[in-house]
Amino acid sequence: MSSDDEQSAGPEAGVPEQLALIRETVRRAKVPRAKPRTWRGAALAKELPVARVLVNKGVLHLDQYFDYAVPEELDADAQPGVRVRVRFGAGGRNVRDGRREGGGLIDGFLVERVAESDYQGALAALASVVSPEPVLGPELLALSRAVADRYAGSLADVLQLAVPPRNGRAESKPSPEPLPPPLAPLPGSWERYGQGTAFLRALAEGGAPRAVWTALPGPHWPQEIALAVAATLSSGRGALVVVPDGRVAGRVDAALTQVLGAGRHALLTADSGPEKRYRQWLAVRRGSVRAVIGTRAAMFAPVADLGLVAIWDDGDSSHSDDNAPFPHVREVLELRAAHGRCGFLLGGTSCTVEAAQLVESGWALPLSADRERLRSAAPLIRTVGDGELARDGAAKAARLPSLAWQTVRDGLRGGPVLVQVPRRGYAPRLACERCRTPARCRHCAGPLEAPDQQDLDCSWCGRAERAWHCTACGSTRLRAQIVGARRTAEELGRAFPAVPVRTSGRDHILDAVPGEPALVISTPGAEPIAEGGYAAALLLDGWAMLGRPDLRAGEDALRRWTAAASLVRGQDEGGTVVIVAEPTLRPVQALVRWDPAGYARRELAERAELGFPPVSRMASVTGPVEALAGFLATAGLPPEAEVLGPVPVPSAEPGRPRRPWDAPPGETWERALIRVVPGRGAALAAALKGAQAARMARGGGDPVRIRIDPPDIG
DNA sequence: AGCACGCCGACT
DNA sequence: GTCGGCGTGCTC
Repeated sequence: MSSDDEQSAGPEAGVPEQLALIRETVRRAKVPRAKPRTWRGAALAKELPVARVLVNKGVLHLDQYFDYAVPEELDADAQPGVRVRVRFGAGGRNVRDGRREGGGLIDGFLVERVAESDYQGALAALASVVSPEPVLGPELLALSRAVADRYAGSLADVLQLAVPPRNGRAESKPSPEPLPPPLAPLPGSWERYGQGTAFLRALAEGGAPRAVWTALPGPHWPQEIALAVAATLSSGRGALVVVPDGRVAGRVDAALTQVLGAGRHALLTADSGPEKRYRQWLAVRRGSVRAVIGTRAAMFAPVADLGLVAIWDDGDSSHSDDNAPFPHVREVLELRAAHGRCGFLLGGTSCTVEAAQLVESGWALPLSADRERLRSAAPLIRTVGDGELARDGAAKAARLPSLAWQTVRDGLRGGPVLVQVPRRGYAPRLACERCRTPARCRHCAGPLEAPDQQDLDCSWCGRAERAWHCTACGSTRLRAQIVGARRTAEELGRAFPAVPVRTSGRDHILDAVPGEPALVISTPGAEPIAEGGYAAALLLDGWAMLGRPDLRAGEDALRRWTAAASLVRGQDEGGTVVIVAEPTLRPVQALVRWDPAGYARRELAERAELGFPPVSRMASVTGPVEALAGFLATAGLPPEAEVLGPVPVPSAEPGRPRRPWDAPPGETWERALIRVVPGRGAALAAALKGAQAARMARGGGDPVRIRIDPPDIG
């Protein structure tokens, strides 16, 4: 067949080192590189006949490009950024008879067209161009690369998250004509914040302000986000807003439509379906639309000339992607803001430790209202210790302390009353009913659980406990499990028979309720908006929210409480919130003072003292015992890296949903935590990535799982 | 990851 | 002599 095949300078099996040496020498000597030859000697593109392709083969050894020859007939379509199909695989090396095409067809992205290839062998030709749509532009590629580096993951993995799957029908439709930039908006309710007007003006003037925004309670924040977007658009730049879920996205979408009119922004959420979603994404990529509101995956939206990235409620766990390499929206948007002149807005009714750190380090400025403004916008918060029981018969039936009971009764005279109840199964630990000491296994001190609400089992060692008694006070009674929203609804409904009861929870989430008196029972995060605001709210079972064995338990509880309390009228209008939780606890006090930023600052100081994230950067490495040991021994970690453990990790617990970092059932895995000081995170990620790559290339043993910023250390 | 190439021992 | 074990290394 082709003489090219016989003259192939391809790798000779058996002398790889020599070959590598030769290649090195050749390169250094600047010997003119071989012009591309294909296996069949097909006609090639006249200009830039080499395509650098990122092969989409998941966890391949290394992130590297492979060169392919561009056949003449694909020349026009094979532009940088398009999806291509190529032959890839060892079979392709069987060149002797020239008959084997070898390798299977796999997908890839054409990254770049160049004149010559570094590769010494004969190039295979691109098999086809999937579509001429250039979906992977240079900016998105650079961002994906940065994210892969930040999370010690592969570029291919990140691209899977960043570029939506192709849909032919969506691609064939033209995107609408872009509208001209709008005029700069008036500051509106941003005037309520000290630096609010200045922030908006900076965006409108093409600046790149960075702010951590503690939003006032009440219904104005979607509009405030929309105004920030409008200000950015008015400067001729694009804007991107990421929120935790579709419901919130819908609210901001509505506000954007109100502020910008139709056609200037795209809504990018999972629940719009693949075709519509891809159409929206294409409209953004093609520059038809310059503003994006969306959920997690929208963090990669290819908005051109970004002037603002914004995240709402960064403490919500859905901002953390659950696919490798598990990037977090806040971190990705930070990376985006760091490139070019791009503003950054992180907002919420509460404050995460990470957000506090952005302020503490001076990277972002705080954007908040003064105490006076806050006092009138926020409801009055009252606490009642959860041991305090009602005297009133009806209150007792509903298991409510009397203050809570009165608040509900009074509130119902003036409007709807919200009752926040943790989800059933949310309480991770059983505790003594009298003294709240956690119930632990007498053999291994693991937490006890009551899977069928009858018998007690240890969730670590599985042993049954038949005769539990509290080791602290001797009581034999355990705290009842969290009562689900449904049962709470039934009981409250009986206690207030004249009032309608609505529930909102996981399977059935209400978006809004009217302003008439009603009891609205909701799990955290599912609270409907009330027209005119709730007259009162009751936050139940605070002990359960705080009892989780998690570094974030306090921060998370406070976040859920402020979110619910923000839906209640300000105390000017008589809005009241009663929280049933120990008033001496710090998160409870932070709620009473409405000072989430102060709480986060204090947490941050404590984390700094203890060397916990985010003040240090942590990575977890998980895998079978020998694999993990081997990995750690050869990883070449930065000298100051501190390895904690390894300790055994429980395999996936039956019944609980399996998380990506759980060991497969029946296998014994271990986990090591690796900690470095701030500023060495990139070096740590690079070392881990390098070690993993070396491991894969050697094909040695089981792979280990690497996770930067593991969410479950506790 | 696949998959071929290659260098060793037991079979028609 | 040849078939096939899996150990090594490459895939443009």
